[in-house]
Amino acid sequence: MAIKVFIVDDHYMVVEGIRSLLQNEKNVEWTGHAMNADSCLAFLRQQQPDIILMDINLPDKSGIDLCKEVKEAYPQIFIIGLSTFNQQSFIQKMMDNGASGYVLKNATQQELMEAIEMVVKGKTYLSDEVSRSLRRNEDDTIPVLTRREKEVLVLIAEGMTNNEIAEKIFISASTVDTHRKNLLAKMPARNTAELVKLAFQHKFIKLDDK
Amino acid sequence: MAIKVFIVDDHYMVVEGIRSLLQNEKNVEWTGHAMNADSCLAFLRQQQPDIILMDINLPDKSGIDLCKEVKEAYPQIFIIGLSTFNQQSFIQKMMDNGASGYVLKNATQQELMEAIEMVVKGKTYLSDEVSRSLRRNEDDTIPVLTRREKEVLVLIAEGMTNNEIAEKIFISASTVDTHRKNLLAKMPARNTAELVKLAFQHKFIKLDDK
DNA sequence: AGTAAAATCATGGAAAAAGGGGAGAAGACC
DNA sequence: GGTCTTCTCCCCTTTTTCCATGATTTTACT
Repeated sequence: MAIKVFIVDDHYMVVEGIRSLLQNEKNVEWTGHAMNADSCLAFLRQQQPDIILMDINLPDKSGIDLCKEVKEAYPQIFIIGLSTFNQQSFIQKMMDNGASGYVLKNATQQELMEAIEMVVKGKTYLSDEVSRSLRRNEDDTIPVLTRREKEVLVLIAEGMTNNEIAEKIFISASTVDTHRKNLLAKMPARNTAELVKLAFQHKFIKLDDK
Repeated sequence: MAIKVFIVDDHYMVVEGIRSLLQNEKNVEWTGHAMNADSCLAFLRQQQPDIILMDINLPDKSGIDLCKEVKEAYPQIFIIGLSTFNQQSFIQKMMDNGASGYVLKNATQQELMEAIEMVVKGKTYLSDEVSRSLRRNEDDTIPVLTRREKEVLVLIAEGMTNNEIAEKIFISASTVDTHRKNLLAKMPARNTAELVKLAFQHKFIKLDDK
């Protein structure tokens, strides 16, 4: 029985690459691909693969969120995260949301097959490179920010002062200051500059195509 | 006469994808690929393709720098930038360094072929999406920072104060302050927070796999 | 040798953030 | 009912940044 594999990635070239890597594997069945989260969910309502290879960055929502939704609705499907970046914060978030593995886009055919075969057995697969960098800074966990804190954080990065933020979201400047202090403590950062840097590194602010 | 195409990309899946997209094109000849800048340059000493598809992010040096080097040594080779991100700053830097086109990794086979055929004639190709986003903010050019300014910028993002930076790089705090002011004026940012944000967006600070 | 850009240093004052503390209200959870 | 988290608000002091302005030395290029 071939393993049914589905891909969610908005990069046509990557989808083609994976298809080409997997087409000669006889115990793998290519069931299709989606370019965004919505059409992935639509596909799953029709049929369910054994494994989904899921990009972290999707146009409509992050793979991290999609991973959670898929796992809630279809717990039997195993998900392997797919990304260009070997970044601890992504990987951790992805695994926290139920992914069973994480493969970089520079993985070889062999690595990809190892991952698929291992994950389908219910085990966890992390490529050497990934697990090494996870161990390297295993203390570096992602801080948990509240709704309001995230909101204030992005406004800070926009260059707004406490007073401006206060006016914008209709709270007093003191409250903004409190949120700011909590952010500095949680991240943890020594000042605004480092706070913004960490916000980028932990993906609280996106480096998108604006 | 088939167009000789060479790829420089460290993502195996992308290389495979492009190979698969081009293999049925009879007026395109696949001459090989390199996974980093060094082996690309080594290849070029042996033979020269007509076109290089070049990823922006390479492990040893940025595609932006590689583009410049290749164009200096082999001006007859046309280079098409390749990236996941539709980001104005990358694109501009790449074109400034002699690239003839820019294609996103979500491009279709058709778009890729259009790009190759157009560029080989000496014209410039930018995908619709890219040129649209270039026009959208054509005023938004990348600031030119001096060596010292870049140096101070990354230290600021590390969370260091003027005094700390001054001690670290053996100049007075006043000088650091001057650099800081020039940075704020050049970027342009209203304060440190926005400065760090723009530093990320313009790739003066890298969001890499630390 | 001459010029332009970059790097260096400074003063003084206004604005904002950092760091310390305390405290009440609303909701979720057990 | 009690506990926890979140969100809200305030006071005070110190540190740091922001802004304006001006100036000298070093380096790079023609």
